[in-house]
Amino acid sequence: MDKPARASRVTIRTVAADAGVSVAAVSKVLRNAYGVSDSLKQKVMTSIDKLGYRPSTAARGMRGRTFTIGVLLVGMDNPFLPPLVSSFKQAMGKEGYNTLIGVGEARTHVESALIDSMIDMRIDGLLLIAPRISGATLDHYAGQVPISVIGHHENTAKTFDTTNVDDFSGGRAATEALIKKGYRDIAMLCLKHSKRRDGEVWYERERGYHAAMQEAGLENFSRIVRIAERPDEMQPQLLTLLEEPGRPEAFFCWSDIHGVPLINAARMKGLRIPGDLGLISYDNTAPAGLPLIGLASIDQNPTILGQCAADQLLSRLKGRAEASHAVIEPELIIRKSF
Amino acid sequence: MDKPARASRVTIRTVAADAGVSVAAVSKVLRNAYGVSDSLKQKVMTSIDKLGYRPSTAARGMRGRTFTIGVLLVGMDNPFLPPLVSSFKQAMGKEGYNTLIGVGEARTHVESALIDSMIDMRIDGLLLIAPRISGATLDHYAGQVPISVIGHHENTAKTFDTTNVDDFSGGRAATEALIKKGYRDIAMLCLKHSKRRDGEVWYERERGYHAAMQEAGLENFSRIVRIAERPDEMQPQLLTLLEEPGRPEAFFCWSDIHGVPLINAARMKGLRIPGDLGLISYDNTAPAGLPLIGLASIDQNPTILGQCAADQLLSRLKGRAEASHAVIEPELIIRKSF
DNA sequence: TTGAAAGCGCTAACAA
DNA sequence: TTGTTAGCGCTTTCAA
Repeated sequence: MDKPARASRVTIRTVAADAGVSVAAVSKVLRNAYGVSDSLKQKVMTSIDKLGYRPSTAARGMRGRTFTIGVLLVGMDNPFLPPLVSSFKQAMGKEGYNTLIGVGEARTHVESALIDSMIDMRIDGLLLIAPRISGATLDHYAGQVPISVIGHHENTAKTFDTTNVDDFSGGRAATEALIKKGYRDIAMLCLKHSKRRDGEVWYERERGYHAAMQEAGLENFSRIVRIAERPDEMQPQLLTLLEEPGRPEAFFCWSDIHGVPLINAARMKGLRIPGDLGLISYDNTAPAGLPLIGLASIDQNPTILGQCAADQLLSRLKGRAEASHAVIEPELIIRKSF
Repeated sequence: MDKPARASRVTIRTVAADAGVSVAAVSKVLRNAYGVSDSLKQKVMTSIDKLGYRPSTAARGMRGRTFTIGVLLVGMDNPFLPPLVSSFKQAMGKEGYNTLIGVGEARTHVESALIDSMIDMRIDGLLLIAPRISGATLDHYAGQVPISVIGHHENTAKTFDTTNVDDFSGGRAATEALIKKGYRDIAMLCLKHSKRRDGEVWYERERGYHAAMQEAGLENFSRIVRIAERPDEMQPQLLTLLEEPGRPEAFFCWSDIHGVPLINAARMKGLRIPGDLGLISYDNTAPAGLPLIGLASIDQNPTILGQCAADQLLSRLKGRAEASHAVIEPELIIRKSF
């Protein structure tokens, strides 16, 4: 008169009882473990279906895998992210992993708290996209869970994997394309940064820009203009920039985040693009591709990025120990903005 | 020689030992439970800080709260979502709740699987944004976890809460604004739907459109054009639409998802907007606000939506049992597209 | 006010 | 091949 009292939740025990086997047997079937007869498997499967049983991730997390992967985003605003996350999700889903997303608000301590919290719920792996936290901190987390990082060049890391676009090459290609068109006074538009440089994607792009300028003997024209990222701060800065007397003939923008508002502001001021101003940007997000915008941009191939990161995580989960660092070639999508 | 062997993980036991108290005492301090002396609390807090202890969410999930809330999105692509999720996150964060996001890929069974999986990890509450699953299914889930739904009008639901923009009013306001400008032959652009209608936001907007047309004696002009949502299918359909002989003088678009590509396509065809064509859309996302686009659009006030939903969930978690259905007024953002 | 102890639902030795 | 059982780290009665 005590056992059948709480018929409420279907647990592994309910299934075992229904199938007339032990809980261990059910657990084994669940995990596809070695050494289960087909008949046992059949019985258990039937009961599972009949009872609508689903293992508790929380309980699983206490002993084994949760079959859940966490993804940490800087923010949700960047239209570059959706296709990346989508391809990652799909690849992980094929192998039976769920994907849960946390948003770091571009603040270091929010990011860390989120990673902690994901580890606390015993996720099996972690994908970090453009994290703000440093390599040393990443090492710390990598000791607790397999990690793959996108958007932070750290190809000497030993404890975690990275997938990146060759941003040096991307920055150079964009700049070279502008030079080839005849522009000489080419500036780069980049974000205002607080401290770190090494490994940042924008820093690699800066290096690529400088390299191209130097190779063309244009180092005297080299300059980087730094613009805020918050829309309300960015707008007036862009306008000031366009009104300056010594305005450059062309801009290479580190991201569509700045590139799209810039081409907008410039056209609204009556500048012909190309003609009065040449523009190439980075990320090739949807707005850049809108016909009315028509902004040439470096494509990072987000689908491949997501796929690669998923492969890295999956092979880590299968036991790989040595680090893997994948690099993908970017591609300039030509549009009539330069 | 067995106890101190695994010094690896800091658990509640480690803390208890360090503070010289029982595990129960630590647990009580953790949960701010009733009946703990200040001195005990102090000791425990000191040890927690010293050891850098964090409770395991997985273990917590087996008995009590996980202090984690799940958010289910249809997809990540809609730029309408980021501000909404951000304000929700912030409101929940203030009360000590973590927010984890799942993406449903706009497919019913993916959505259900995701909800199941979130429930399996014992999240404390669930925010569903524009879910594809039906009210009956929602009732089922609402029995297991507090649920708040945004973007699905279901104001008679008893088991879960809803927060919505008054989409009928929004659809009517947009249509009325077009009528007031002198347009008479006004069509509505909506998405292709598979089956369900009731409760869908677009259906409410359709009703608002029809109401405004009828009130103005224009019901003979009323018609709804249905366009696919996938970019590659959408584009040719929009072009065909604009080339039709009997093309309407103006469109009310159910969403910027269609509105932004439409104003692009129209301008690229050489149509003056306004002049040859009037356009009002819905969601007021970033692209609509770009000067080069300049698309008038109904603002849903995503920040307030997120805040409201958070309040609902929080009060549910504090014990509220009867359903709450919040409605927010939309606002037409006027731009020179009509 | 504090602590001992019984689980929560699962996994993984180990035994049968 | 199958089952028994000892935990995983926490919460929560119930006693002290």
